[in-house]
Amino acid sequence: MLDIRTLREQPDLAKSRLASRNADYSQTIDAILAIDADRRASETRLQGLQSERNRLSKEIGKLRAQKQDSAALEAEVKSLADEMQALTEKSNALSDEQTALLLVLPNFPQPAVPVGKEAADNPEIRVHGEKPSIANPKDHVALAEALGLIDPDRAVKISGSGFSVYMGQGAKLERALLNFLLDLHTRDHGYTEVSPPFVVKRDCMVGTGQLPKFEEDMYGIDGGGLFLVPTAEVPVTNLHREEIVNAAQFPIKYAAYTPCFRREAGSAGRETRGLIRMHQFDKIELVKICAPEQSASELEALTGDAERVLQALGLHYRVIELCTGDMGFGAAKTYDIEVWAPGQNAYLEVSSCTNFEDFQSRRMNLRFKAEDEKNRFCHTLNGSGTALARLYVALLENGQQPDGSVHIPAALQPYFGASTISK
RNA sequence: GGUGAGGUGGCUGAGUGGUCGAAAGCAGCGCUUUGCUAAAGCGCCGUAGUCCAAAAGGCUACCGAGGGUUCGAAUCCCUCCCUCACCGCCA
Repeated sequence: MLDIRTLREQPDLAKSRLASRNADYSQTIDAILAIDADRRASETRLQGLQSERNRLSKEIGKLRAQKQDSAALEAEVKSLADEMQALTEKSNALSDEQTALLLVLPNFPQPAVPVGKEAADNPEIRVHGEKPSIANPKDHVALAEALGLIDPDRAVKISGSGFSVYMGQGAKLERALLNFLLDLHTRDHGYTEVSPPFVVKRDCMVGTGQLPKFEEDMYGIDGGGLFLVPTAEVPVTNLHREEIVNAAQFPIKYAAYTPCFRREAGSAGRETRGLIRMHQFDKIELVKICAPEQSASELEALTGDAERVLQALGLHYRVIELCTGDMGFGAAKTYDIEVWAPGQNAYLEVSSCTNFEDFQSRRMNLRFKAEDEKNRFCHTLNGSGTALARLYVALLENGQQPDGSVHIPAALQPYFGASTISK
């Protein structure tokens, strides 16, 4: 959520900072400012009346204590009631309206974020390794089915399209990856492991920015009061919602595994083959909470922590920076990490590392006590460390051997218990 | 699911219709004094909104949340949420 003061005091700057996103928000900002002016006028008038009421009521108390007649004053206070009632209702309505509009306004991209419209405009920041030379690479679906690792037909039978069932060694590989990733981040990168609920309250979804704007992409249950988590970012970042956290703990670093549930509304037919776009997939998420002046460097470190996953597994990848038009709703700056998948002849996004600055913390009222004793909003960041399904794709397609078996990277072998997967 | 108790400031905890935004203690901050690692005394010490060009300051709201009664609500009434205890059920 953006700061209403910024919008009020520098509306033109606010509009220009949002202009590079792929939608025009200037009308929304104008609407917010009109409501804000109206709201404040109502509140000022109401507060004047409240002040008058309080003053008169104290007079009444004094008169009654002295056994004197207070009927005239009581009538006077009563005469204020109608207008106060009307102003209270008006102020509340305007306040709700203002908040509703503020919640659908995206974050400001950082000034240095490259301006662009779509994914093609995202600059490549760095590349690690090289594409392996594999003659006539098979894709992961062919490899996994041949080896009996997944059972797509039965997944459809029990849950419909967009779900997967891992079987036997395939299931074990998934479990091995989870343990490998959590160990890497907690042991080598200093993150605290968190195992959160996979269901969260509506407020949490608003706090991290999924709601109210993207409800059609979420799985709501219990009449809309609870949601299946679309990412561990939601329960983990919200752990400290409505808190004033101790700055001595900064940066707070959490790593969490959850399955991620996404409707993927409107994406039917896009990348739907195999494991690449699913309604449920596993992910390790890294979350940081820190002071504003730390967040820029923490984003670089976070991205590096996610990259180390791919380095440890010997996978070729690149890091791109998202342009203004491609960035997510709450993002101030985002790096995507894309791993090479020979069977797709394409890079697959396996991690998205984002600095939200104070966008989420305003929504969830997450603050810390600054050195000047003021309560300030924290900065929050998160990044995948990494998504499992696409990493799984990359492992199969990069590890494939001419005989149809799949080589398991050395770092993963202790977790998987074997160096290859074969029939 | 049943019964009972309860939700007050960073913490403990008073307060059952009128100078209560809220006693007291603890913690924290500042000053003074004495001095071997601390003690005593004094003072300060919630959050948010709003008014003012800003500062100073004023005003308003907040005692789990939302309504209601009243001239006036932390205090009375209603609904909801949550916590604790015991019982039931249960991986």
